[in-house]
Amino acid sequence: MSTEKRQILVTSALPYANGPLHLGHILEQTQTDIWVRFQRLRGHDCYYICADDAHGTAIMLSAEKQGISAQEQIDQVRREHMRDSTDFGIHFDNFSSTHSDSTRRWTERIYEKLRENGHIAEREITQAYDQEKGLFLADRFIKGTCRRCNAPEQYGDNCEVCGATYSPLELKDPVSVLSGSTPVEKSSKHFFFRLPMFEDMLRDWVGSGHLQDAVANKLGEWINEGLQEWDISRDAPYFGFTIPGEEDKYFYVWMDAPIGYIGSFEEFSERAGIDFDSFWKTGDGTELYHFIGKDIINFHGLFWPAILHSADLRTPNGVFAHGFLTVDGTKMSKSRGTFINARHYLDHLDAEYLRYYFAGKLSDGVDDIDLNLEDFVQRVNSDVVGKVVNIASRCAGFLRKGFGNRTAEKLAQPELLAAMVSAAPEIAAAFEAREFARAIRLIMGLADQANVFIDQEKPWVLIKDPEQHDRVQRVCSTGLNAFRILMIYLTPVLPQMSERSAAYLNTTLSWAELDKHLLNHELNTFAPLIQRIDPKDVKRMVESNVVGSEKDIADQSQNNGQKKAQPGSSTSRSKAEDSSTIGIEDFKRVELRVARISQAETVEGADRLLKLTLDVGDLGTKTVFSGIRSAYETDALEGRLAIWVANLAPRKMRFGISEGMVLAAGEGDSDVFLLSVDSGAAPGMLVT
RNA sequence: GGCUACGUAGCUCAGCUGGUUAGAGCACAGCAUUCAUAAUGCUGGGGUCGCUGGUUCAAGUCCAGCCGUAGCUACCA
Repeated sequence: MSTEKRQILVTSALPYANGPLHLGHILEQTQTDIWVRFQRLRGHDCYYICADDAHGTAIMLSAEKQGISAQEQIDQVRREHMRDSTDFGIHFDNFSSTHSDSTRRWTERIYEKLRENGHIAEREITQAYDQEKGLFLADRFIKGTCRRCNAPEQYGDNCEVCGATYSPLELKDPVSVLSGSTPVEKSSKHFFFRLPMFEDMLRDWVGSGHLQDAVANKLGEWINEGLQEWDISRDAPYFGFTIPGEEDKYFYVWMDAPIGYIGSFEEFSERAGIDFDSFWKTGDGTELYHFIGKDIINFHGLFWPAILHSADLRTPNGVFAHGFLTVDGTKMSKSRGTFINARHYLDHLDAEYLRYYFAGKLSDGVDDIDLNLEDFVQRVNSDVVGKVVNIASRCAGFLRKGFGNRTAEKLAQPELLAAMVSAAPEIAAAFEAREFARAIRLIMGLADQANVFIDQEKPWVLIKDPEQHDRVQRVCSTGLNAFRILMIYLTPVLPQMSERSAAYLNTTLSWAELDKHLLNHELNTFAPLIQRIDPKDVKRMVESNVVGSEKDIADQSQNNGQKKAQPGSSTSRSKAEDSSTIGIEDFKRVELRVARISQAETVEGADRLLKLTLDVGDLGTKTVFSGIRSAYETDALEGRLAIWVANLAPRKMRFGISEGMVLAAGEGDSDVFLLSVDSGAAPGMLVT
């Protein structure tokens, strides 16, 4: 069973130090932790490294809002993150922060190397700037009136009302969210990582088995669309590392975030006396894996390998992406109480329930994982308590009462245990391949066998016959040894229950000793190893978590500007909020107006688009791009009236900003029919 | 619109490179049992494998189109 001892370094994505961990983070850390514990159980050296991602404008601003320093904020959040993870049984070898000396040194070192290699470009770019705050504004910090649909209070680079996208400075009456002042355009020097130079290298890397197929396909597609240079700098004020040799320039948070893996590992390697170079420089004899959410595969699958490659560092052996967490089939929602923070869960339920449930659902794919709360209760209670613990529970009493808590010298049915041990390679392969659900299925199949065995032997009948006394001991000892094997298999998933089981069995649980059955062995007194889930606790957890109303759902997306979405969060609204009918209030939100098409032009380079200039009376003129070229000649349009959606957010298109839309019926292509208004209507008139 | 995935019993999911009457767990019904944290065992009902075509001696499994879902993306608005 013993093979060569592997040297493995594993990471989870770095949680952002701007808020508490939620169950989406826990899903990822649980997946990673199970894999790491499995490797250790098998005798390999496996190190699990993580850190808080502590930089960026969002953190700077949130600290400011709380009236504390950024350092204080990230220290505080880091303590909370560590405590939450620990309480979920996540065992990090080091949990650092990207705002550390190690990460700073490595960021600078890597940057210097990229420069030397000619992989850094410098360019002036123009951005929105808040003069009052003295701050360049990321898209989400600007709001204004959508130019296309005139919807007020639209943030960033897209309109929630009409879905238009645009440059923030193209908003009407733009204001800085931070100060309320009007942003101006200002140019500044930025540094870019010249990703396109790595096209061949990345094509190679992506295609050579380091990624799941679906992820590799997706990245291949991005590569084919053409890689863009990546802006890795930000202007002061910013919370982060300054760029060497520059005044008031900082590394963009996503530049140093993955370098945090290196920095955190360096801290650990120095403390533990482990050879750093073999893990990051040469990669000789060591393996490196990143567990991430599917939302950040571009950073880990493109930028990161390219940067490592340029910096003469080793690239990962694998980047493993998982899907998002949904609760009861939909995105986590605050209004339904299903946006569950890690701590809130722990206040009501045992961490190991969730570890087991996640394990039972995780595969090597990128599918979303649904936490179905009803299924959760049933599954955990019936598998963990009803099947596995039950085996120990139903044998323990006999051994205690009749045999002084001592197991027999011989087994009643050695073949049962032999069969259970022989499943080890298959179970190990499933864990290794991150097919945890498969591993769980196999293990539960074995638990069923053990229960069938006890049912067939009927120790509660045998015990009544003095001549069968010894047999009872042998039967129950066989049962308990079956339980022991199951708990070895489940150790990566249920570390605490495994420990309690080991204490009861008065032994240690190790994979290498799967077939070392406990014979003529003294046990401790059995105590319940885990309580069943009380559905009322789940109900209480959800009910006490319902906060606010619908508007909170959007809050999930508010933090995504600087950082990409965290697992489980998303910018899109839940489908469950949709319904097939709407109220009059909903309808009234759409502002329809009469417009006269004063000009219609074809657009150079666009096959399906016409550029329409609309006269909308007092509102002036608007430009709308409309996909009706195949159905209308420009001459036929000029002068006619149409219905225009006024409060649709402006949308940035390749050929300019489209302000609103003109209503038409039909299936598309030549089957398009503009809506018109009876004569007498005037441009600008409201449609009600 | 394009792309990447996904769509199998009420629920959660298995079904590898196509091959006997499509599986598991939970839930449900009946029976057995009472050692066990109302746990366990046996039996059973329940699926036209999203839809429609196609390839093949043979398709849940391959191909095409469509529908639905998620995400990315665009000359959708």
